[in-house]
Order: sequence, then structure tokens, then C-alpha cells
Amino acid sequence: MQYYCAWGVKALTSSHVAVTIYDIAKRAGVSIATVSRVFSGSAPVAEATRERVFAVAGELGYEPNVSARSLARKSTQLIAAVVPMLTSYFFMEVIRGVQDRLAESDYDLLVFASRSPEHVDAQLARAVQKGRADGLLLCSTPLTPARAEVLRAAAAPTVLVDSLHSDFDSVAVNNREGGYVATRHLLDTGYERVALIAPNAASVPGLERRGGYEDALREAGRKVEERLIVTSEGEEQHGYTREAGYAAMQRLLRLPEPPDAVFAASDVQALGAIKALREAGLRVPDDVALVGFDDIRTSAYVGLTTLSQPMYEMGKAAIDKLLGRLDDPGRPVSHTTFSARLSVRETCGAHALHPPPQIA
Amino acid sequence: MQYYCAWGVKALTSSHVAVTIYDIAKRAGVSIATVSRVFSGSAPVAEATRERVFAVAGELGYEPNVSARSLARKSTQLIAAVVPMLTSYFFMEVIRGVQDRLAESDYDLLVFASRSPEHVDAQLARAVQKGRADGLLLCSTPLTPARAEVLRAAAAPTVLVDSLHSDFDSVAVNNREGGYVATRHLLDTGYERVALIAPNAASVPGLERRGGYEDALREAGRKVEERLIVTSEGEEQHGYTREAGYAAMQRLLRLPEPPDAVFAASDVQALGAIKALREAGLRVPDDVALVGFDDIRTSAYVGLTTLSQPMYEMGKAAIDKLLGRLDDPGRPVSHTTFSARLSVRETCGAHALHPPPQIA
DNA sequence: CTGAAAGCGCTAACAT
DNA sequence: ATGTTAGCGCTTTCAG
Repeated sequence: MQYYCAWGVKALTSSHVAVTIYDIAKRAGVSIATVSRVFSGSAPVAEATRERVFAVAGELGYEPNVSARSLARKSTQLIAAVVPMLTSYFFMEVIRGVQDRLAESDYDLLVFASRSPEHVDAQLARAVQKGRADGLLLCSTPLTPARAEVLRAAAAPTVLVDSLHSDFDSVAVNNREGGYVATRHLLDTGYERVALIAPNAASVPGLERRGGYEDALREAGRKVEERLIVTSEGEEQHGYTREAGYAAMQRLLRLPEPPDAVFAASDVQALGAIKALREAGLRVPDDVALVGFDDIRTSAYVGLTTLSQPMYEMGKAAIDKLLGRLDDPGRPVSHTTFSARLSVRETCGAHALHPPPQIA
Repeated sequence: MQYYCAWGVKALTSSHVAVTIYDIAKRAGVSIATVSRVFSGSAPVAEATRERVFAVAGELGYEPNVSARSLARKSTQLIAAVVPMLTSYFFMEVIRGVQDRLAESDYDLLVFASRSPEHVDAQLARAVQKGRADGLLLCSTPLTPARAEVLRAAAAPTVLVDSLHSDFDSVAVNNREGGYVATRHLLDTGYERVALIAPNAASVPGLERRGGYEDALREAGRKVEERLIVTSEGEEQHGYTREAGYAAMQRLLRLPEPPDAVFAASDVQALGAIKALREAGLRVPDDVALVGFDDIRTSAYVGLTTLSQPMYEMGKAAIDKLLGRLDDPGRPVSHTTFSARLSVRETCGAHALHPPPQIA
């Protein structure tokens, strides 16, 4: 009785004492190997012993120690995601997909967010720290040779999201195609002078979207006019800012022959452009039509026509790919691209089904 | 020479072979204890030996193994954050603050996002898994007795963000005060019939904001009219949805004496309300003034007057508090509340400095 | 200041 | 099916 009570007390306070497989092995009258097998499911155990072990473990409030398991198994059951904090909405959606997939697996998510492009490398270094994570997700980060080397050295399976490199698995959106679709839509709707508001040249997706813009123009037999292409000046966030879009639109409006339509390589820039147009007393889409890219939250609200990226799906796909490689490291490198979907709303003038949002 | 080359090769391929303190101890002619001391800084080591150890470690590309260290130290250097995916913007900002603080420390962040209120408990269970994290951040999650018990059993230092419980450290915004300020502002601006669009009763912050609304009314000598208070019907996201706000506003407009001002307990609901007003042909703020709560991204764009929560600061404060307790577990439980700041924009009619945003 | 040795808690051959 | 026995790589007394 005394003995029994002692155990009772132990069960209640076990959270502080750390009960191990030794404790439960002794009490269940089996070896620690058996206990280990029961909890890891690594080998068959007689049903009767299994139950006894579970019973005792329940009493004692036993839970396997993650660190010990990681050390012995040489695997942490952790996935590290390195992401830029910049593009918060994009990132959020991707993480949502990542989490939904991960929740079904035995892996947990480590997040390394970086507030600046330089900070990325510091975070990356932490993420690949020996034994930290079993796999890596690198989001919206151009893979420089140096970074590629870090990844190779870490020897952790990696999936790139929103960027491309021949040595690593990746999932991304087809930016060039998206740029093409956006521009083509404007052209098909009947606009004559379609301008481009682009981020700065450091943005690879930006370059691709521009490529699509030019493709569409050429295909339509128009020439690409340099004056109609304005690139962000600032370095901040690669020029993906409201201010950059605002300034770019102002420059376009000062042109001798201003555009009657604009493809903004990102929605934030499009929002800035709208502000510039409004201040110039111009109406959207009557005077100048507009198509953005990204489909951020506000876009739906203001009726901005844009290209939506399946961010949530991309997150899921990335994890599927990563888990796949984790259990078969030998598989060939693969790249998945999603098509961005054109979300026709009010700013392109293709129709105006919904009354435009307005205050006052 | 042969020997030297062999090491050279080893250095290049070390990422795959796992070099340990034994390797570097042998090569540096010291004991593993010394190597350990050098890397953990746990005890003084002669400058000369220190340098030799570092040199060898550099050559071999040594990096301490995180799992082994965790096991031996009984600490993972990991903070787990359990967050609802629902309120994405709020969460993002908090995490941003959390990350910025964590980046300066030796801790990394584990994220457990849950897509539904029920899912929270599953994620919480994973987060408190023995040895997973050294500390816990629980965001926007009402602490039920069951959850409190889980936390106590886990015995991991925890800080609550956006919720309150006497047994745990917490940082939150003063919702009651915020509700008071919002309502008071409307009253002061001269509106007569101020309505409240509230989430459903399951939302504790919602209840608090309502409390502030009533405080302001009473203080101004008005009576609280039940008809002017409409609560969300749906369970989804505690009624914090555009749809709920839309429906609520419609109900208010059907009143014999409709309100001339509305305090919406959240910006998303306010946005829905705006839509309802627009459809009814009413102008904001001329016919009906509006104040929201949260200051989500879109609010700045549409000119919604609202109460901003210092989310980023709250994230930082939460980590400070957590790290503080981590290195001194005995400190008394403390609660920090931030005041929400009134962001006066166009929808409250207090002024209209900026031209309202509009398309077309 | 440095070394020897005993763990930390679990896994994984290898036996039986 | 189960037990024995080495580790996994690092930390930490305890000596010297």
C-alpha cells in the first residue's frame, strides 16, 4: 500500500522528475529495449506486453524524450523554413499550406524569418546548424552560389519555394506566363499603350514577369518601348513597395504619350499607382486600366484585377516534395511550377460587375 | 604529406561524416572536456588551447551537434509558439516581433499553427511534448482549465499573448479601454445613436471591447440599448468575418431608428459593414460613421478609423518576458497590457484630411 | 587550467 | 518476441 501510494504521488509529480524507459521497464518487468520498441513501433511486440507497457507508461505519465531520440536516431523530426518577413501575406499563405501538411506528419516546423536580404544568410546558417532540422524550406530567396554551397555542405534535403536552381527541388509559380497573361488580357481588352511597373532588377520573379510582358507585346505585334517600362529605384524590398509604385506611376504620367493601361508586377505597387492616378484626377479603369500580381488581401477589397498565386497549394506541394525526398534521398531533383490565375475584377475595365468600393 | 592530404579531404567532405569533439580533441592534443569547454564557454580555457581548438575545428568544419547538446544540457534552445492561423495579420506581426527578439538570442522558434479552435489542443499537445521546447508562447487562445493543466503538467515556462490567466505571465492589449476609446471618440464627435457590432460571446476580447463600449455610453449618461448591439451569429472565427459584419450592419439598418455611428469590434467586420452601407446607398461617414478595431492592412487603405494594437511590440515583450523567466524561473507571474492607439482616419467623420480612396 | 569518467534517454544491432 | 549491450555527441562533476 505504501508502495502503491508512492507511485501515485510519482505519477502526479512526474512532470518534474522525468520518467524514462528505465522506470517503466522496471515497473513493467521488461527490458528497456521492449519499452523502446513499444513506443517507436520499430519492431513487433507481443500484444500483452505492449498493453502492460502502455498501462505503466500511462500511470507514470511517461513521454519519450525528444532530444534523446534525436540523438540516437540522428533525426530531429524538424523542418526548418527560412522565409523573408517582407512579403508577409505570401509567406503566411505558404506557411498555412506547410502547416496543414506537416500537421498530418510527425514533423514539426522551425521558422527562421529574416527582416532583410542580408539577414537571410544569418538565418540560413542557423537553420542548417548541425542536427537542427532534417529538411529545409527556402522561400523567396534567390539561390546565390554561396547559399547553394551552404546547403550542399549542410547536406540536408532542401526544397526551394518561389525560386529555382537546378541542384535543388523547387516549387514556384510561372512568373513569365503570369506576366504574359496579365499583359495579354490588357491587350485583348483593347488598350493601346500598356506600360510596366517593375521592381528593381535584383528581383528574379520581377525579371520573369517582365519577360512575359514583353512576350505578350511582341506576340501582339507591338514593340517594347523602354519608356513604358519603369523600374523601382529604391532597394527596399526589391522595389515591391507602395511608394515605388506611386513614383513609377507619376513618371509614366509625365510621359508625352502616357499609357492607357499598366501592368504592375506586384499588387503593392499597383496600390501605389492607384494613389498616383487618383491624385492626378484620373479614373481607374476609365482613364488608365490596371492589372497587378500576387492577389494580396487588399486587392479583393479594392477590386484590383490581378494574378493570384496558389500560395497555399505551393506550401503543401513543397512539403510533399520535401517529405518525399526525406524518405527517399536518391530521387531525382524535380521542379514544380504552378500557373497564376487571372482574377478579373474592376481595375482592368473588362467589366464592372461590382460597384467599386468607396467611402464617403 | 599523405596524412595532410587526408585531412584536407576530410575537411571537404566532413559535412557527411559528422566530426565530433573526439576528432578535434585528438587532433588538437587535448581532452574532449576541453573542446566542450571551448565551445560552450562553460569554463575558462587557456587562450593558447582555445585558439588551437578553434583552429582545428575550423579545418575539420566542426559544428556542435544540437541534439547531443540538448540531451546533455536538458534544454533545447527552442521556443514553441502555438498560434491560431485565423487572424493572420495579427499573428504575423506578433511573430515578427518574436523573431526579431529571438534572432538576438540563442533560441530558435518552433511554430504550431492551428486552423481551428479544436486543432489548438492538438497543436498544444505537440508543443509541450517532453523536451521539445524550453518555453511556450500561447497566442490568442483562451486558457481553459484543461489547457492550464496541460501547461502546468508540461512545466515549461509559458507566456500568454492576447489572453489572460492568473497563473501565467501574459501580454495583451487593453481591450476594454480600447472599446471605451472607440466609443468615446464617436460620442465626442457628436453622434447620437452609437451601435456596436460584436463578435460572438465566445470571444473574450470581444466581450471586453463591449465592456468598454458600455462604459463610455454610461459615462456619457446614455443608456445601453440592447437593440443597438448586434452579435455575430456564425461560429466561424468567433464571428470575426466580413460576412458577419455585413449581416450585422443590415440588421442595424432595419431598426426603426438606425444608428448614426457604429463601433465594430474588429476591422474585418467593419469592412463588411461598409459594404452593407454602400449597398444601402448610405455614405460613410456622412450617414453613418464607423470605427473598427485591430488596424489590419486594408484599414489604412480604405481610411477606416480604428484602434491599432502594438502587435509587433507585444511579440517582443512576450519574448522578453519568456526569456526572463527562463533564466529565473522563480520570478513572480506578471501581466503586461498595452493600450490600443486610436488611428483617426476618414470613416469616423472627425475630419477628412485625405481624399477617400476610390476606384472609377 | 585540464583530464578522466560517468551520465543524459533512447535506439539498434546482436543474441537468445 | 525479448533481452543485452554498445553507442549517439556533448556536458559535467571530480581529481589533479
